[in-house]
Amino acid sequence: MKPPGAVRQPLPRIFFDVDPRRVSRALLGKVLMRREGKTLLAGRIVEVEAYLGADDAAAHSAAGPTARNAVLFGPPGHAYVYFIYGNHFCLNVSCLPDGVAGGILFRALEPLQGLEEMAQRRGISIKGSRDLRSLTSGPGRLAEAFGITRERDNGKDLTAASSDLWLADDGFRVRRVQVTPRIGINKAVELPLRYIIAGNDFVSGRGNRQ
DNA sequence: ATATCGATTATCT
DNA sequence: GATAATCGATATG
Repeated sequence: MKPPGAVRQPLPRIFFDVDPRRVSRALLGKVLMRREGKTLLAGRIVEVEAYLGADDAAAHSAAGPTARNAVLFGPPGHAYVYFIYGNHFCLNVSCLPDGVAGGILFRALEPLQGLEEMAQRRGISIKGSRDLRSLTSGPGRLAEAFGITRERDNGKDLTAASSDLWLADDGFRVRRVQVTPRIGINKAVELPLRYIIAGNDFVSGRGNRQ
């Protein structure tokens, strides 16, 4: 694991300029970072879902470009943030070249740094491992813990050195990737496009123990 | 332990 | 007017 300073370097745009399925695998084990003044938030990516541009009825881009999903059709490496169920924000990163839709939904993180700040924003106190899990296990939860909103972050270039929200490689290597159908959708239910770090306790849902 | 349900609003039909 | 890439609370075994 590199020292904290080394993860200031964001993953480059070319990292995201390929098929979402490939980017999904590559993103597992990487770190989502947020800078807020002198506070640094960090969480290891343990669960993501790929949303394809074409041939994927579950993707927000399925019916063509709109004001809401415009980022998915734009250049790779940008944040697509949407508001859902009148309650929650969810974070995605755009993939594939400009003009081609595709994205990845961040579904769960393992909190690494800034846990107190995350707990404060989540409105919980962290005593046991159960509380730790509820910090960032789930797309709405991790967005809240990282203070992600549509107004603040939608369209943000996550590969820019000046960005307060970015993705980094701290040297962690994933042992085994597990692929399953996606969660919480009603269309294209069977497609195996959910990627998790096998055995990781911070994967959302009923756990991932072996 | 699992199951069901209400919250609450931007977006699209 | 219906729906949604969710969450947390409540009910029940």
